[in-house]
Amino acid sequence: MTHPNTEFLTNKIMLEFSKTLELFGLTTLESRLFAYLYLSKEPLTLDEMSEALGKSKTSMSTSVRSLSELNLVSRVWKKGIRKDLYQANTQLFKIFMSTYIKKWIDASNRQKTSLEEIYESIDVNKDHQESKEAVQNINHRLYDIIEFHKDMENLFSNIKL
Amino acid sequence: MTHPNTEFLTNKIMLEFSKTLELFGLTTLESRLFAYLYLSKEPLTLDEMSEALGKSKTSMSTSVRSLSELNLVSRVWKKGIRKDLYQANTQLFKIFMSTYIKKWIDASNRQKTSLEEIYESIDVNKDHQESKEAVQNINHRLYDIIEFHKDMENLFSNIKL
DNA sequence: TTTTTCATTCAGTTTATTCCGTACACACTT
DNA sequence: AAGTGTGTACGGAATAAACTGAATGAAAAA
Repeated sequence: MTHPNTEFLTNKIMLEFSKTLELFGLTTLESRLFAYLYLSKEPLTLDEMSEALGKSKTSMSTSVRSLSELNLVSRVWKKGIRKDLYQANTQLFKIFMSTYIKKWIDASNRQKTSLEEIYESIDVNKDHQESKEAVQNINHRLYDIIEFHKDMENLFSNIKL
Repeated sequence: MTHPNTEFLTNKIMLEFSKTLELFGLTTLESRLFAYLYLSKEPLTLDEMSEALGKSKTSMSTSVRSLSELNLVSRVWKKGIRKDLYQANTQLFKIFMSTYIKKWIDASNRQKTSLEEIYESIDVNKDHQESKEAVQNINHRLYDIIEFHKDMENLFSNIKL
């Protein structure tokens, strides 16, 4: 990455690509870092990333950790080098989409469960006549919300990559 | 929404439902507001929302505007009432998913175009021998990134609701 | 026309997030 | 065991986002 032309290109691509990555819920820094790692031929050390992105080593450490928890980045060993080396995982599409879809399915499911618990707890007949109608209305809306969650869960579960 | 029991229920549901809505990119306040509107039987005025959510009227005004730009909320007229009235649109699944998917397709497409422009602008042979290899590497990665965007666009385009 | 009732704009304030540098902890070397 | 080269937790500073109240403007009522 020493030659000015490649550096210029890298920056340009990084700028665009990171916009996409932010759609997946990555922070600005995480996105730029991933993009940079992806474009780099060789695995990089924290210091190199820090230098390249002009951010502190601490930032790199936390960001690269987030990225590897998402399975977007892997640690790599090279004999003779003590520093940690990281590289971006390839198979962009598969990795990003599958973690993303998983996130949605999990969320839908968790939310649906909470809402169903509320639904079960409602006793329409418990109350005075005056509020009965209001409770029934809420009950009905809640039912629709739960259906909404089921539909979401279904939709995402049926996506095949 | 005067009875304590219905109010309690509404809050409980709002709390959960808004978590889901945030997944669609709504802010916390927008999410809570939409949830509240959705649960409400009647269309509501800015003052009522303000009172219910404990936030300023200004907040309500801006939030409800965002929501209606997303087609999630509609303005409603009732004769004799001067204040603006808003209600949540039903058909949760259709509206939320379709705007969401559209957002992704648009973004993929826009990004893909930018990246393709960069790709076209690269002349592998332009440079000295020493940087040629580096440029070729970037070129190759860029190609993969573009493919990634195509795949994304495809995936979302093929979702039928 | 004047007054009243709303919604919205704008400037300022508060709150939350991001980020950095110091300090600590761990591991390898000698 | 001591020393050196690493990564990470933590508190505070900088930055960005959310929120508010007073002022403005527009529309209806008197």
